[in-house]
Amino acid sequence: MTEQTESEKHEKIPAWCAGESWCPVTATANIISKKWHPVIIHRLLDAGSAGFNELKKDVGGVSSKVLSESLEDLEEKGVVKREVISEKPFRVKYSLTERGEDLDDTISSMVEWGRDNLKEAESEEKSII
Amino acid sequence: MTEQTESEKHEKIPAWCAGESWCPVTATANIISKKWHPVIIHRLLDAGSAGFNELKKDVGGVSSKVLSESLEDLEEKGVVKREVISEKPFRVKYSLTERGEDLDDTISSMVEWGRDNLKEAESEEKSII
DNA sequence: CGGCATCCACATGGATACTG
DNA sequence: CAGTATCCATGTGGATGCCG
Repeated sequence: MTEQTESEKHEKIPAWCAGESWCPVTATANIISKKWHPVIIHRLLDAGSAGFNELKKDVGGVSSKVLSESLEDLEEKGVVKREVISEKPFRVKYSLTERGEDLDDTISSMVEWGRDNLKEAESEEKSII
Repeated sequence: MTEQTESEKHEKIPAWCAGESWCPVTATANIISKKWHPVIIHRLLDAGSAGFNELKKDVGGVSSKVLSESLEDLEEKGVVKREVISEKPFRVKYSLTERGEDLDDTISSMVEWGRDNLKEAESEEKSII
């Protein structure tokens, strides 16, 4: 790929991507483009923090395995923070890092967009067709 | 923060989700949670419109098959609009619908977040570890 | 140019059971 | 409570080739 002999138009690929092999959109997408990631982050933004099963309930419909994997993934990416708050009755607490909380804008706009467009889409869809 | 008596915590699941089986975050996530969707939308936001191969180049690294599937998917979801602008030299034009353009907030915040967090993350990552 | 058809590899995630 | 361990079904996407 990257054959730029033909047009210059493609040289432009907006400033933030120019010359670099990575792209903010793609990079961010890699983080939130997993089925449960956005919801998990959203729930944590809302609750502040939560235990494993608590979060599992809040998210709704996710299996232990997947939630576990997702949290681990988000932790690696510096978005989620995991703390063991008690050993005897073993308890952990998941919360967002600052970086994770900065995703508020993105998540919020997703919520907003969803509310504005998808909700009506469901009903419109049936009447339009 | 926001520590409640853990019992009433679960009943609440924010207003916009209460009692309903769907959730704006999840719904929106279903639309942008495919590998190339965010980038495609972003490129269209930036370029206004583009032909198939043009878009393919701008996106970068996507195969015809996947781009085709993605566009079809986004079209079904009312985010992307496809117009045949010429039959003889066969040409189409992809652009965003209004609904698609409304995703600007989301995509922009993703870009911003990516620039702020991921870029530095790459270099920090190495110095921190 | 703008795709679709195929094949195939691997990622993702659901169900279920079990553990410290 | 907070996960792991399996197994398996499906999703997702890359490579390649062909077609109108």
